Amino acid sequence: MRQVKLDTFFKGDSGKAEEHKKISEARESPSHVFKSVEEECPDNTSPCYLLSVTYNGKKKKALLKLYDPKNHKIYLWYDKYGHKPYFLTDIPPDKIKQIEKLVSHPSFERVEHIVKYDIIRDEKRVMSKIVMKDPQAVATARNYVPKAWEAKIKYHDNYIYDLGLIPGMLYKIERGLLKPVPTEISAEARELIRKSFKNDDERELAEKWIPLFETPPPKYRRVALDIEVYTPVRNRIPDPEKAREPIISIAFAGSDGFKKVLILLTEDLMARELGYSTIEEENVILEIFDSEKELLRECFRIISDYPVIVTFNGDNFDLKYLYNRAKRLGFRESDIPLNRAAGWMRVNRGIHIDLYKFFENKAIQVYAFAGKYKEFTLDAIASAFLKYHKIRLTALVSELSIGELAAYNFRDSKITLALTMFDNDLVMRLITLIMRISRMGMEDVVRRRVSAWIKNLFYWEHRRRGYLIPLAEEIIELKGDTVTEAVIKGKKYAGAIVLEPKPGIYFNVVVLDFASLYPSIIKTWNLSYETVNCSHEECMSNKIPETNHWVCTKRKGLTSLITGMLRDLRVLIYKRKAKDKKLPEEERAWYDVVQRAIKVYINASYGVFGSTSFPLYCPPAAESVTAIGRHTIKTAIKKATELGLNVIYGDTDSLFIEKPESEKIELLEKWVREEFGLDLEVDKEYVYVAFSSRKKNYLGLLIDGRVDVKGLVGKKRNTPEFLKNAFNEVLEELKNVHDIREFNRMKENIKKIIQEVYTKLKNREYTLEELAFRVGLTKELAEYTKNTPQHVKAALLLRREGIKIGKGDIISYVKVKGSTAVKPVQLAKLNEIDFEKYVSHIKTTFEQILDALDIDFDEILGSIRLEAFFS
DNA sequence: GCGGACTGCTTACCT
DNA sequence: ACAGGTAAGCAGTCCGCG
Repeated sequence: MRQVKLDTFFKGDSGKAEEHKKISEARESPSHVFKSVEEECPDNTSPCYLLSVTYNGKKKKALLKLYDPKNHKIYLWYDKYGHKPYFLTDIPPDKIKQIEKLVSHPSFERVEHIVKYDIIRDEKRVMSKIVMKDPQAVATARNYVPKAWEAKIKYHDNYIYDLGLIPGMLYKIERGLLKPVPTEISAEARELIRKSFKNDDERELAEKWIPLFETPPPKYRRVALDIEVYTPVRNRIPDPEKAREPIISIAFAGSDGFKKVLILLTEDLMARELGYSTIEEENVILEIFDSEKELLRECFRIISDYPVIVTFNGDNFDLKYLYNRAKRLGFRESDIPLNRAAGWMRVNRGIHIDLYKFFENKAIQVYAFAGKYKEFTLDAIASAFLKYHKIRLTALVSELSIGELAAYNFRDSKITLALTMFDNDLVMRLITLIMRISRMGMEDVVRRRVSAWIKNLFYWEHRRRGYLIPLAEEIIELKGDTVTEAVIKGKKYAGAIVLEPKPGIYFNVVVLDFASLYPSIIKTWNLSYETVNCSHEECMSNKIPETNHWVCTKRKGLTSLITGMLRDLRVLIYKRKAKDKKLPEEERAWYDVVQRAIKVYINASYGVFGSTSFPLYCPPAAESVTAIGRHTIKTAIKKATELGLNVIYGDTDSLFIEKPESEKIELLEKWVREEFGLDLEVDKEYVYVAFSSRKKNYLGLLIDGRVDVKGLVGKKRNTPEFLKNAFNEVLEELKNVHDIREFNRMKENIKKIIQEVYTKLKNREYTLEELAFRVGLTKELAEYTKNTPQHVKAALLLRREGIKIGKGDIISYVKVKGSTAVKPVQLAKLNEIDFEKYVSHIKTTFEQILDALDIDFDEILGSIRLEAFFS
C-alpha cells in the first residue's frame, strides 16, 4: 500500500502532524490485528451475556455467542451436550422402524419414546421422537411420516427451548459447560410479588420472570458503519448485488469514541478543494487510501474488532455491498468477516444490528415510541429523537471534496450510533429486554416481528412444560370458526364499538378508559387458544357474551397466565417504579424501558390470535376478546347513564364524560372493578372537547394547556404543508379558549386564518413544496393492478425520468389542471396548479373544526369572494 | 356521450 | 404478515337519458 502523505491533502498545517501520528499508531497497534481464528470461550469466565444462538454447519453443533461485559469481547461456545435436531410423530417406534426411507436416511440417528401433554385435547400422548444428525435432514424426513409435529422449528430455536436458555441473560462456562448466573431477587421485590399475586401458578411464574427485568443490561461496545459508493449519474442507486462501482468512503462511529473515515483517493478528489472544517470540529480521523482493496481490508479489521456492528439498512445495502465488492475485488471468503444469511447480513464473530429493520417494526414504532416517527428513513427517525440530522447535499457524493465527503459520510454513521445511544441506551435496552421476554437472540429480535417474538416465548414455555406444540390445522379443526360478522368487508370477525359523537363544544370533559382492556380480558376470562371451546362437556355452559363460544373452567389458559402475569408486573410493579420519585433517576429510566417492553408484548397478544400467519392462530379466541370488549363497554355505558353521567363519546375502551361528578366516577370505577375485575381509570382531562359528527376525529384542550388532536386531516402526514401550517395556527388560537365567551371571540380569528389561506392560494403565494401531497407507496409500482391512484401516477412520471421508485418511497405531488390531474413536484410548475381542487382541500381540512363550532365554510369564503368581486 | 350514483381501492389514521 | 373500525379521495363501472 502506498502511504499517502496526509499533510498534502489537508488545508493548513496546525495539528495535522499529530493526527498523522494517531493514524499510524492505530495501524500498528497489535490489538487491532485482524484475527480470523475463532476464539473459544475459556473456562470460568466472569458472567457473560448470551447474545445469540446459531447453527454451525461445519461442526454440526449449536454455536453460542457470549458477550463479556468486562473486556467487551465476544466468546464462542459450541454445544457440549450432544444436542441433535429432531421432530415428533404419533406412530409408535416399532412402526417407525418399518419406514425404510426414514431409517436408511444417512442423517437418521435414532427414535425415542416421549410423553407429551396435548393441551388442546387435554390428554397425554405418547409420541415418537425422531432424532437426526443435521437440521436440513429434518426438512426431508418429516415428509416420510404421515404427520409430523415440531418439525418446522429452526434448529437454533429448538436448542434455546430444550436448554431453557434466555438470551440477554448472564451465563458462565464451568468445566466446559454452560451455566446460568442467577440474579438475586430483593426481599422487597419478593414481598411485592407475594402481595400482588394471590394465585400460586401466577406467583411462581412471576418469580421466574422478575430477574429478567432486574438484571442490568450490558454497555455494548459497538460501532456504527456507513458506506458511500461512487455514483456516476444522479438518481442511480448502486446495486449491492453487483457492486460494480468502487466504495469511495466508509465512516465509523464507535460507542468508545472511535471516529474515523476511510477515503479512497480518486483522481476526481485530488483535483478538488479539500473543504475539511466540519470534520475537524468533530475530531474525526481521516485515513486516505489509494487502493480500494486496502481500504476494505482496514474496514474489515475494524469490523472484526467490535462485538456489535450497527448499520441503517446494512442488510440490504452497506454490508451486502461490502461483501460483494470484496468478492469482486478478489478477496477470499476467509478474509471477509461477513457472511450472507437468508435475507440479512451476518458478522462472523460479532452481532449485526440493522436499525432500519428494528425501527420499521410496527410494534416498536407504535407501542415503544408512541408513533414519534412516521417515516422509516434515517433522517426522519433521527429528527424524532436527536438534535441533528443528515447533511443536505446539493451535489452527488462523487462530486464532493474530501472534507465534504468525509463529513457527509461521518454524519450518517454518527446518527446511526446515536440512535442506539439516546435516552441512556434506550434502544439497546429495549432490544435486550425483548430478547429476554421472547427468548430470542439479538439478530433475530431486531429483524423479526412481534408475532415471531410471541410465538417464540409460547414455544419455549410449551417445551418447558412438556406440552406438545400443536399443528395449526389441529387448532382450526378443534376450535371451529368465527361466528360474528365484521363491519369492514373482507375482515374475519367483529371488532370494537365506536360511539357516534354529537357535534359541538363540550366543556369540562373527562376520559375514562379501561387499563389494557384486551390483555385484562384475556386474563380475567381465562382466554387462550386451548381454553376457548375446550374439550370438556361441562365447560360448555360457561358462555362468552355475543357469541356461542365457551371457555374452560377446569384449566388455566397459557395465554391468560402469561399475558395476565406480564400485565400485572407492568401495572403493579414497573409502571409504579418508573414514576417513583424516591428511586434514582437512572433506575426509574430503566423501569420505564421495562414497562414499555412489556407493553409492546401484551398489546400484541390479542392480535396474533386473529392473524392467519400466527402458528397458534385461533379465530374464536380472538373473536372472544373483542366480543367481551364490546359487552364490557356497552354495559359500562349503561351503568354510567344510570348513575347520571353524560357519556358523549367512546371508542373501544374509552368513555368521554361531560361535567362529571367525582363521586359518580368513583362509583362507576368501583362497579367496573367488582363486575368485571377491570380497572377503569382517568386517562385525560379536557378543558373542552370539540366534536364534529365524525368518529375517531376530534380535538380538545387538555387541562395542562396542550391541544390534543385526533384523526383530523390537518395533522395527517400526507396533507400539504400549507394546510398543516394554517391548521396549526388555528390550534394556537384554540389554546386561548377557556369558556364559551372566549370561543366566540376566537371564531373571528379562525375565520381570518382561513380567509388568508384562500387569498394566498389565489395569489399563488405558496411554493410547490408547500402545496405537495406526500403519499407513501405501500407496494412496488407494478403491484398496483386494480387501479392507478394519484401518487402512483406521479411516481410513474418520475420513473419515466429515470428515477428509481420502489415500495416505501414517499411521492410528493401536486394537483394540476388538465386530464393528468397530478404531477410530481419535481416536474410541475406553479401556474399549472388546479386552484379549485385546492380550495376543496381547504374546505375539508377546516370543516372538521368548523362543524363543531357551527360555522359554515362557504360563508367564510362567501364574504371574501364578494370582496374580490367588488374590488 | 356524459354525468351522477355507486362500489372498490388506497392511504393514513384511532383504539 | 398482531387485530378491526373510520375518514377521505379517487378510479372505475353501471345506468339512465329520446
